[in-house]
Amino acid sequence: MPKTKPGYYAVRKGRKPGIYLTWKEYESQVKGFSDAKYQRFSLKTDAENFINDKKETTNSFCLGNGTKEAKAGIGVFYGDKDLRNLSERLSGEQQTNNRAEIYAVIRAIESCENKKKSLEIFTDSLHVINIIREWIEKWEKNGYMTSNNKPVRNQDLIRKLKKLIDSRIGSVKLTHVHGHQGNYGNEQADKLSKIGSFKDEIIEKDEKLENEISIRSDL
Amino acid sequence: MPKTKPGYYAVRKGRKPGIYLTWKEYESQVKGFSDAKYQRFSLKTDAENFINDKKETTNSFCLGNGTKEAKAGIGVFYGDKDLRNLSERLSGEQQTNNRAEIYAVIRAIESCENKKKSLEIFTDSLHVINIIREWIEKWEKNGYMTSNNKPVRNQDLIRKLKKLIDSRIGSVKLTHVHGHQGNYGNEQADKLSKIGSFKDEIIEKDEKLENEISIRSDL
RNA sequence: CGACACCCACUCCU
DNA sequence: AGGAGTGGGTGTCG
Repeated sequence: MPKTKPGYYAVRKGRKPGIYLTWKEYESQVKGFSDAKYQRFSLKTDAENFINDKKETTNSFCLGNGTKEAKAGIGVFYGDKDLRNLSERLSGEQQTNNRAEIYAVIRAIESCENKKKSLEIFTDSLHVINIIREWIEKWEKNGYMTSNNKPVRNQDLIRKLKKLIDSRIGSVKLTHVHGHQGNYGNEQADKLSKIGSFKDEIIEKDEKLENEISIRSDL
Repeated sequence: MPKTKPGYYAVRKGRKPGIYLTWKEYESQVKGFSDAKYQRFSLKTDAENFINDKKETTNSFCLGNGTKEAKAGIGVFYGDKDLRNLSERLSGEQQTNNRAEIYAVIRAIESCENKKKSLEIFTDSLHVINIIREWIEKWEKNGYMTSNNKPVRNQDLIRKLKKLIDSRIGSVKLTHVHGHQGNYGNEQADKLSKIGSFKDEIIEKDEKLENEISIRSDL
């Protein structure tokens, strides 16, 4: 509840600039951390701030570089003061920008439980858009091989994304927005993704269990 | 002579990053443009900067893609502050990477007028190296046919290159270097080739004349 | 099928 | 000033 500096809310100490939100931004956008280590202040959750079912737009971003110690996170932004906004850490060994971009879209879709609703998801990753709009069709036929005759990367996430889209009754439209062009949703989702990258890894229980004991397979 | 921005020299306006050299690089490597349209500033040519006859190493590169509007250029790099460095536009209709790679080696050899001198030319094109080291021998016998029984492409340049090598007294050694592995000469020649690709096409008078009126044939 | 190169696009970073 | 993550394509030969 208290602010560290007037107008600023530090998510975690000892970080570079750019990973801070103003208190107002934080209050309005972050859904609340479940991990105690990073939840330095709890989020005021006014019931009246919950906005249900308006036209849904989402956006995704990731932080993390091409190095060994990369930490990727994803952000999903519905709108200011919208409690559906997400901010999560990417799981798994491979922490890359593209994995995060794909995963962000997955979480965006999952975050809308009403399968009849049509979604429009904004992303700055033409990579993700091309996967869905063009490449995946060929890959489903040729066993996920690139034109270079190498296995497509991040197949696990791509297949999951495909299933997710197919499982919906409403349409899922992906729209490209340019990064760093002053797009508001894009910028906000970027902040959320940075917060997400600080959180500890989320272990995907289903996958783990499926690998260790092939018992569970509830979709 | 004047710099557009401190530390930078714009070869041509309205281009993406990557086709700019720092002023220092430009000053030390480019031999000077002959085409007025691109010669925005003249090069200071200190006589004392001329380095004559040290062990000669060269390198070639090209810019241009596999499309209709491709523009290929070649670069030959002897060393920093070496006025023998070249930066030229590829001539002719077919602007392809491989034509440029071959032509770059041709210009590299031509640029050394002392025929007794042994040359070592570095190129990242295994294609060119294979042509000279392996394939050309067979082609001279079978009339330049590929194993697919189709005419070898870029025969004009390949034959010219062969003649050039044979005409020399000193040896011509081709050595492969991997691109994008931090090889200095390779990177510098790459920059030169990009500059070259902006220049207007050089019409090869000899070839034109030989095609239109079969009169001239002075080698 | 293999090899080398050339490019195009978007993003992520340092 | 630099690199990595990812896909699509062509130029050329064996």
